[in-house]
Amino acid sequence: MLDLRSIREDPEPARAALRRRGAADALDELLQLDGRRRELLPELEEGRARRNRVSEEIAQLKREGKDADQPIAEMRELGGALKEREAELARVEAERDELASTLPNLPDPDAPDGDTENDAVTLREVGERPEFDFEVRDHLDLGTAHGWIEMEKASEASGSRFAYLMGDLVMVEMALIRLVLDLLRDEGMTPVVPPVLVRGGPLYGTGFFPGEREMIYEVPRDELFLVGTSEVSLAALHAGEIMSARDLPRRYAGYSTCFRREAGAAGRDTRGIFRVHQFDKVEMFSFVEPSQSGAEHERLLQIQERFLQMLEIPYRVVDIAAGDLGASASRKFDCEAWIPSQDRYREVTSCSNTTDYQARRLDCRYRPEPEAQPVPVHTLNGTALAVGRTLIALTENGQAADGSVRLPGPLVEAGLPEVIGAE
RNA sequence: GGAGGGGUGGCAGAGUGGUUGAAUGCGGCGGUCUCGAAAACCGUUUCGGGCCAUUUCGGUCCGACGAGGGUUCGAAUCCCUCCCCCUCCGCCA
Repeated sequence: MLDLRSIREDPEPARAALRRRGAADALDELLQLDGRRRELLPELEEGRARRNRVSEEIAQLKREGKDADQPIAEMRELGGALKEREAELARVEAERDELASTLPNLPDPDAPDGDTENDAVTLREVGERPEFDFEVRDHLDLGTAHGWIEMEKASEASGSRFAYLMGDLVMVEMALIRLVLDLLRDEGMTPVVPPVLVRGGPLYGTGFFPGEREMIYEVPRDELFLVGTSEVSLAALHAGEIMSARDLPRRYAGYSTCFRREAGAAGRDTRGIFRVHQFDKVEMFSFVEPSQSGAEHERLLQIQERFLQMLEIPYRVVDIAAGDLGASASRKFDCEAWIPSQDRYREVTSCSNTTDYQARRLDCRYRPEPEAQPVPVHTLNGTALAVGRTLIALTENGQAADGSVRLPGPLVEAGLPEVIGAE
């Protein structure tokens, strides 16, 4: 949700920003509806004020035991007229809110121009890509050979894009989660296992509804939805609250399974566990004061990079183009891991500054000073560990000619063998 | 799943159709008193929206007593639907 009041006063900056995302037309329509509402509202309020006055007169007359038939008759008429006006106002407001809910956040001026993935700007490449003097095998090859990944039975049981993760890879997953939660707790984040079934409210609040409803699994009988990321339930943790300045920043690390329908991705990444309907993830989420969100964004990105470096995964950082941002992000950085079998970098983490966009929709505010008016906070989210894709990066980058996989030091220190999948 | 009770301001807790946006208490903030503090006393203390004013303080009106509808001249108060919480029973990782 955008700040309609400031846009009303000076629409040009917002219009220019939305133009970069191709959403400027909707803004003008929105301003028109807003204008219509502001015409209707004073008339209605005047009527209500009169109703309140006459109502009091009637009460007075009744108390004095006098006859009140005349003002009551007047009120009967007024009541009908008010009801019509109220209905009209409600229609306009519903239309306005519906349209407003579809507008994306304003992109940060520093976000690169462009509309697609290909317009992202590479900020840096980090780590050494491995050299292999043998035929590289992909994660599914390796995983099937060692009994780590079982997809055929999974598709019989659940359909395409599901997998059984088994054996050593499960132990690696557990160690990764423990490792990353330790790291995040040291960074002042509260570990959370959140609900994965939520109502529509949090999905609306985080900007997944109405725009990305196709991506979400529904449980219609109970009017619940399976979250695609714990960002949704973490954001809801402070929905509807007014916090004080000393409550901020609030930082969380949510560990949960994530569910995505992957509608519209038919035919893409169909091999292995790169793009599946269900995966586990640790997600960072911060509530901060508006002036701090830029710094917090850097901070989350830095944590992501540190973890990838710990795991010795070669990666690059890209700055996502304005037209390719999700609805709620004003700026987004992705970390892409080197995937040897594909001979390219692929997304393993993502980190967004959603500024006040989600906070408005969630009604999450704070008081800058003890007695000050509440204002929306800023929220940010970032992947700390996407288990599936990290396992892909680890197995493929760590592979040897015999199909065994060398694990990075921190996992070994966490109790895993140096090499898995050896004869 | 069955039976019952309840949702009012930061908290506690009055209020069952007409100056009740809301008594009272606690907490918070400001002040008086004090060398200082405590106590006492005085004052103040919800959120949203519109209009007016604007350098600043502000003024005024409307809405909100879980949410949405209804009855009524008038609803925190009556009716309906939904949501949430609590107690007991059943089931259960």
